[in-house]
Amino acid sequence: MHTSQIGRPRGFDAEAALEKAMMVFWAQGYEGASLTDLTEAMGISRKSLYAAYGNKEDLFRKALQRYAEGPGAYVTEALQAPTAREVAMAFLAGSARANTLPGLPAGCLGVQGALAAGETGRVARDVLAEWRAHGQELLRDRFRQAVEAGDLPAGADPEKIARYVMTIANGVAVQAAGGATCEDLQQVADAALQNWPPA
Amino acid sequence: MHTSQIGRPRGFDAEAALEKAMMVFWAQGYEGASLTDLTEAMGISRKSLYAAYGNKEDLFRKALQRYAEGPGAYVTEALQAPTAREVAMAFLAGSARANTLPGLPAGCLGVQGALAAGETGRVARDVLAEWRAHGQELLRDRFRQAVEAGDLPAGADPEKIARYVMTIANGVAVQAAGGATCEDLQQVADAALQNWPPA
DNA sequence: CGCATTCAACACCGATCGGTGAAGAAATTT
DNA sequence: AAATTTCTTCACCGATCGGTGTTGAATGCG
Repeated sequence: MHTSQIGRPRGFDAEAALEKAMMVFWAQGYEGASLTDLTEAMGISRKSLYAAYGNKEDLFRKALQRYAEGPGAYVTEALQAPTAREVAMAFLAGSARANTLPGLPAGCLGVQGALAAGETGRVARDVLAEWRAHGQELLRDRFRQAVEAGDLPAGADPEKIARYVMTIANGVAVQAAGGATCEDLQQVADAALQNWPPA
Repeated sequence: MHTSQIGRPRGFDAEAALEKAMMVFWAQGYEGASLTDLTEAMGISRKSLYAAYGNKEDLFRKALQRYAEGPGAYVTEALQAPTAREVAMAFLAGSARANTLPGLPAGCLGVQGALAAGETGRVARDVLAEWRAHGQELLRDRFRQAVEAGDLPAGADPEKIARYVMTIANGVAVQAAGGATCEDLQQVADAALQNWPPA
């Protein structure tokens, strides 16, 4: 990668095109998104796509990264809340909101992008599973820290609490894909955190 | 359809073959399961498949029905528990178990079969969404009945409670697809039902 | 200018997709 | 046994899959 550009610069906004690709993967899943679907949505040719992003798997990885920094940014934001309970509340509220954003696909790219897949989608499926596991580890580490700070009872199990909260978020994603509203899902989030920490 | 058979009878067990097809759809999703994958697992030819089950969509519908009567039978069983709380407990315990059955694909066919899909998988996706919605309606009706029987408080919202319980089950399915164990998920179920009914 | 690089567009690649047509064997009827 | 029907096997269909090679114009650099 050179700092000084040589040759004709690309004639499209790489970030904007990636955003379009993200939405196609989000709505149709990795295997359900064909190169034709992608290039038409991104407004570029196949050649430009491969030159700018690599192959389909690479594009999917970059789209997921973009998702994490965009609609999925509520995760890192929630982790910075002052107390463990506020972390959980912000995480689930953000989940309810991000999974039902108007004008964007319903649900979560990290869940419906490739939960089950054939041979061609196996890499994408594993990438997403690892991504979800990573998010759960971030929650667990945050709850560990809360135990040490006395914010959670000494006997609390951070891994178990993280799994509990993440399971709700996963369920919220499936519900959103089925048409549940943000209010519906916020009610679920409230109910799930009614007793805290979960036994 | 005639009662008396005419001509050569089929040379394979249609129920056993359907079970195999169910497992392929379960593990690979609708779009990820090719006809070659299906026929190889079922041990029959393409021609036999089309003669016996129709097309791929029809086969998927029959596989889902088979799933509901087999690994998914815990749903109807749970609905028969004597109290609303026992219904919810049996439903989530069954979910934890059915999503982690040894020797079978992890997760739930109704969730990972086609959460997001391209054009070719749109029908399958809608079939599954309707299937999940139907299960949620069964829960809602059971909880309505519990309110009338005084088993749930008069102010309880059956629809909200059903959505809460189903959201946990959906999350359990995603967690199972990511490798969570039955014990992990049973802990989540216990925590989710710690306060009942959910506020 | 001239070199280098990327642009857009399009045909094309082998492979695979879901789905069928043809042909002969096999089993049940009368 | 003859007739009928469905079986199985295999090749094949057009379409689409992800990915590439080519071409000629456009735009940056030195």
